[in-house]
Amino acid sequence: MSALTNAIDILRCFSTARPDLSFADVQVLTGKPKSSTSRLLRSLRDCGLLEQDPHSRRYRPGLLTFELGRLHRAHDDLIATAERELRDVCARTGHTGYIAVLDGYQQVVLRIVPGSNPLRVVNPPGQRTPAIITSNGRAMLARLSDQEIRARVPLDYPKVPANSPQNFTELMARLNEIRRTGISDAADEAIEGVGSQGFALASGESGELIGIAVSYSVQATTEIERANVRRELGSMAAKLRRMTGDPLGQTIEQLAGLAS
Amino acid sequence: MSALTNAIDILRCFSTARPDLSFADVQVLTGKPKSSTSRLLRSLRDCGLLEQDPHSRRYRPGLLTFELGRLHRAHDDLIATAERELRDVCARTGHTGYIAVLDGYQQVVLRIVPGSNPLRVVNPPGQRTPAIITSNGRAMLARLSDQEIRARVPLDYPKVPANSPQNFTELMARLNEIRRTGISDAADEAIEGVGSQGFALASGESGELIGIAVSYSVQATTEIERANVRRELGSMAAKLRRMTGDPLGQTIEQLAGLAS
DNA sequence: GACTACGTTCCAAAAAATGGAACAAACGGT
DNA sequence: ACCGTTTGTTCCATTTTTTGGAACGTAGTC
Repeated sequence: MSALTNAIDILRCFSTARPDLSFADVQVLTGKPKSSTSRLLRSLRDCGLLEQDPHSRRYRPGLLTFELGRLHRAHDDLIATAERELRDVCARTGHTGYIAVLDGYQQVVLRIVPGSNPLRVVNPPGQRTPAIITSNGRAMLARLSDQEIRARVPLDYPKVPANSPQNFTELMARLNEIRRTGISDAADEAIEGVGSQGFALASGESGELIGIAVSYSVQATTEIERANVRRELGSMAAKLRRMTGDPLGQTIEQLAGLAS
Repeated sequence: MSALTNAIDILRCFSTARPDLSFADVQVLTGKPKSSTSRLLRSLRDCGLLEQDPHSRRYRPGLLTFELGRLHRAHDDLIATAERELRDVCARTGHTGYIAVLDGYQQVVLRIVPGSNPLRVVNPPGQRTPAIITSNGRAMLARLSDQEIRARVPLDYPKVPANSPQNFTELMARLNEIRRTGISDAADEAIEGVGSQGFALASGESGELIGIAVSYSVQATTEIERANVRRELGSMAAKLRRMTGDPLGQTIEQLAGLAS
């Protein structure tokens, strides 16, 4: 196990739920001996990846992570294009929009477009969620080959909310449905009372894959309103697919050849 | 030299000016042998700190940097971040700090950080002052476009203290000086016997603009002491600008046009 | 088909990480 | 003030990576 891996393991202990950690927290979460934890934390602090509160002595992500994070926007074209369209849809429908990418079998929120409705923002950028329990997560999975999906979903199928696919067979049934219609939906899954609809968008050039979704309160929307969201998403998807050269027929692996 | 240091050295090669790099770029910038560069880049890519464009094979900061960056407290909010830094500077220099925002051609005090020196707080939060007669007021104005400045300053140029710019031409001369140096100063203007130095800080994300200043008694400080304040402000400005992603080159209108 | 820019893999030497144990410092209860 | 506990740091012999020169691939080009 390389020094880098250990460093990353520590960095991965931080999350929106746990934005700062004590020495002991890190030791428990990584399961490493005290001496190793001590040395690693000092290295990370010295190089700017972590900072330490002088008073509480707790660690949190450092200035360097912030600076590097800002650079990730660089590969923006696809995302910026999608975000512009999503803003229009959110303005018209009043709902909240999300753009996310797939990482393993989780999705990570990249952008959020707050809606005008009282439904509060609950998934800040950087938030991770299992892709199998969200609409755009499943939409992205649906764009992978069956083989690739099988490789990403843990062998020990995770425990999921009642409305989500309960096993691999149910998951594949829903993904096939998405492949057929092009649009994915979810209700009462990741968050109680929240529904969403989404689709996946691939870039013909780079092979990047992103998920775009609109979420709303299930109670506060009518069937008619949700049908309207579906229409909006459908035409946004069509427009974006033309703009980005999305080769709908192909799986992402065929496109990229090298996906990580 | 640890593995971590090498990794950081590579990550530091990326910047807004160079958001993606080829293998050769990295090799030149780090001055490392090809073999080391090759192995390091692969490690960084495998652990998510870098991504590689499948087509161009160029590297760019990866999803992990994005996630970690979101956890840095600079995202809390601009004013809280600035206030934390300002407290440090006030503690070291003993002078009083102010944070203000621009409203029309006036500035409004938002926060005060009392110093330890006998000079008493004179501008309580909420206090309005014409921006053209304070150091951070002028610093904020200097970040606007010339056109925007003209629109904010009343056509009938107000009556101001003797040390303040007496007309629009003098004002622009001082603003251009601030644009050049990044730091603004004032003495015997809004308040007799009180001097201050300040700068403006913009958020790259939200386009917000705030002014940060330190004020002191002109009689009770030496030239050396004031030079020290200037140094303190300079390094605080540099640090905050990195933390907030302040795009110094752009005017605020350019920013806001993109953001909102 | 040779030439070249661009990368990757190999391997023995060199450097760094590891983790158990001793050590140190801060805290809490009595 | 005393003792036990929690929390971290430092030491050091052993193990594991890392290192970088050189050999080895792989396109693209003339």
